[in-house]
Amino acid sequence: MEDDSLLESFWAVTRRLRERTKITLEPWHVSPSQSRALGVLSRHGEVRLSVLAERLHIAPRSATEVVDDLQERGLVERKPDPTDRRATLVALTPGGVATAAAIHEARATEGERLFAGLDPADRTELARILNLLREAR
Amino acid sequence: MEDDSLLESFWAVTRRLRERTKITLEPWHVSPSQSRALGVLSRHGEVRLSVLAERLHIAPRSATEVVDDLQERGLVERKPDPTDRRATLVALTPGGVATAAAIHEARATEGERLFAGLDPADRTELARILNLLREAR
DNA sequence: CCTCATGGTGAGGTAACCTCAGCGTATCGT
DNA sequence: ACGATACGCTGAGGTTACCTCACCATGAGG
Repeated sequence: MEDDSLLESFWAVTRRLRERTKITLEPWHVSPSQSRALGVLSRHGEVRLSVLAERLHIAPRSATEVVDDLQERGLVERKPDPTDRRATLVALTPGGVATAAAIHEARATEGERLFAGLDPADRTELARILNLLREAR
Repeated sequence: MEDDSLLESFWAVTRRLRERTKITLEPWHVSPSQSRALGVLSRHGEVRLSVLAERLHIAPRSATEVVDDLQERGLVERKPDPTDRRATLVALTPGGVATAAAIHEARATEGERLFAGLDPADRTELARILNLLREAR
C-alpha cells in the first residue's frame, strides 16, 4: 500500500522531470537522449563510441544513431582512433562544446527548479536516499 | 552541481525501477503500459476509454491501442455505454481481475524490494519529499 | 432540425531503444 | 607467420509507447 504510492509518486515526479527537460531543451532542437550524450562527452572528452554507449547505458548500435544525429547537427565529430583502426573516437566540435555548456547552464537555472524548490535539507535527504536505492542490490 | 547529481541519481533509480518492473511482469506477458492500465481498471472498475486515457496521462487514441492489446489477450472487454452511444466502457474480464491481482501481489513482494530495502523512516521521508516535488508548480 | 461539440478509431508518424548479421581489424596460440 | 577467434562499428529491420490529424457516429443547444 505504502510502496504502491511510493512507486506512483516516483513515477509522477519522473514524468514532470521529463516534461521539464523537454521544454528546457527546445531552444536547441536537441532531444533528451542527445543531450545526455553531449553531457557525457563534455565530462569525458573524446571517447570511443563503445565507451559512450556504456556511459549512456545503451547498446553500441544505439549510440551510433545518437552520434549520427549529433554529427549531422555539427555538434560532434568522429575521428579514427590512432591506437585501433576498428574504433572511432567521438568528440565535441567547438559548436558542440558551446551547446553543451549552454544546455548545462539552462538546466541548472530553468530545468531543475523542481529540485530547487526544495529546501536544502530536503535536497540532501533526497540525495542520500536516492543513492541508497541506486546502490541497493 | 548538486542538482546535477540529484537529477542523475533520480534518473539512475528510475532506470532500475523500470528494469525491475519489466522483469516482474514477464510471467504474464504484459507490458508496463498495459499493467498501468490494468491497475487503473482494478482501482476504478468500469470506465470510459477517455477516462482511462486521462488517468494514464496519455491521448485517447493511445488508450485505444492499449485496450486493443488487452482485449486481444482477453483481459478486458469493451461494452457500450448505456448513457451515450458514442462512448465505450472498458472493464476487466474475470481473467483480467485475476491477472491484475496477481501482478499487484507480485509487485508488492518482488518488484518493490528496491523500496523495501529502505528502512521505514527513509521510506516516509522519501514519500514526503516526492509529494512535495509532485505538487510544486 | 441544423449546427456544433464530443467519443472513439483508422492512418500514418516519431523517438529511443533493441537484436542480428556482416565487414574490417586486432590478438593470441602454436 | 598465420589461422582462429574476438572485438568495434554499422546496415537492416523490429519493438514499444507514444503522438496528431481526419473522420464518423452520436449527442446537445439554440
